[in-house]
Amino acid sequence: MAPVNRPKDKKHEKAHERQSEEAKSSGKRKLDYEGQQNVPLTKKLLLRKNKAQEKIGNVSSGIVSTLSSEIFRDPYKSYHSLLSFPFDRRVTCLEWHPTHPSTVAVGSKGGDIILWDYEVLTKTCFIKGKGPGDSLGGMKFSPYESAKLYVASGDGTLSLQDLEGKLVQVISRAPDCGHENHNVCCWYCSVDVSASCRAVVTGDNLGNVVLLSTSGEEIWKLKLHKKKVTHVEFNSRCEWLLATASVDQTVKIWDLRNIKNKANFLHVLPHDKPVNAAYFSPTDGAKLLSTDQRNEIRVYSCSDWTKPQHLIPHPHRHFQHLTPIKATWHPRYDLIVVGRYPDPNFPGYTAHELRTVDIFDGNTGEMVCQLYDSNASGIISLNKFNPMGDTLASGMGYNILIWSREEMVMKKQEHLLKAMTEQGIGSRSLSRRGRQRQANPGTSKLKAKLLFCEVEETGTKAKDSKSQGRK
DNA sequence: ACCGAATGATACC
DNA sequence: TGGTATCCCTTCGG
Repeated sequence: MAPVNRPKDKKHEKAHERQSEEAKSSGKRKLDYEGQQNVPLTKKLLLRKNKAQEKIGNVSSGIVSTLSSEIFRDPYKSYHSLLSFPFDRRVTCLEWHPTHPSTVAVGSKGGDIILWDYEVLTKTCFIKGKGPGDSLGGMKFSPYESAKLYVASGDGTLSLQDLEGKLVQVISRAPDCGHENHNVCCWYCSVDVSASCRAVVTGDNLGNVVLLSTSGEEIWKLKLHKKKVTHVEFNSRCEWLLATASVDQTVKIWDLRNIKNKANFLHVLPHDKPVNAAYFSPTDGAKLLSTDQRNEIRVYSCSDWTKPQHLIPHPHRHFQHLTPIKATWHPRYDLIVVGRYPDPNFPGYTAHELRTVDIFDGNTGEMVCQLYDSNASGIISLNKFNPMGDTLASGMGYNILIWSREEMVMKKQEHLLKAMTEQGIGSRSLSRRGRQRQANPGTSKLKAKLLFCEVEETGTKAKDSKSQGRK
């Protein structure tokens, strides 16, 4: 996917003019377009980044700052999130290390990969990409060697990247198109690896799905979708079950033992918009979570693929220059995390709606809570809990955010909800609009107490990170 | 403070 | 079926 010369977006220019005109006439600033209070965050962070880099020497990434965060419904609570700013392009994919609890791998639109242990600054590993066109669509740690990553790139390659030796083994290469202004018209967009099948699946931007051995021999290549395959995934509990998601507005479920053509899927799950992702639930592999390109999150159950078990309305519309928003599962509970992109056309939209990280209960479809960090006001496209489920990593523009104590917050919140239900205290102060300070003094005292405990539990950790960031 | 670049999806010929 | 104009309307860096 090399850069292509495209006509100028005249409408864009017009829109700019229009906005400037409106800004002049109404006395409003352009950035108030969606009612966001757009703090010039990046500038501040940049300054801090430069300072941090001066102090830590020539390290390509660093902990920029320790930010205080808040959960909306818990105005009395604050905890910390870490932020890293390692790339010169957007974050496009994110994977937790399978065994190391504080290490994430993050890929960018320029092909850069960072392996970041946010607790030990010196353990950062940075692999420079090829720049424009080397956009990383997906990454997956090898189930055999955790120092190796399967990487699907916009340059048309699927490779096995050694993070220690930094060697790369190209496993598959999409055909060269031979055009003048770019080299590939076809590139891989997603990967998954099955340990039990010793197989790798990948999907490309034209609708092809390729099954390979882990060393790269092609087993088959079939056009299973009409358009880009945004996601491919093996089921963790059933080794022959495969899910594919596509911008052709479908998710398809396949029996790997019997794939012949695009029509012999086990199930089709039609959507109203292109689909960004479709993840099987890690708890039992029996549910499937899909995110479309506008306003739906769906939860399907394997007991009935004909209709979603829950259809959760949620604003996360597609935009060209935004990494597609993907909802993911918590590894241990049926919880769903997803970044919110407030949409004036979404029912219930309010002018001051924030770009939160929303957490839903996968069994009821109800929102459980929202995360927000006033120092990180961008749209958070990617969210993934670590395998232990106690930390959340997010991709926001060029940044990586790490939210700590997440699981404890959730656990405590569960207890809290239970306690509140038992006491007959309405727990619906946890509704989306509950951003107004909540009313029940009894509840808030309880919350404050619980939350205080959490701060105590992990206080040391937070302090450590802080001091590292400021070293 | 302002502007250009990057470049996904689709409608339409 | 392929080329291109239009729309969606963010974020960074100069």
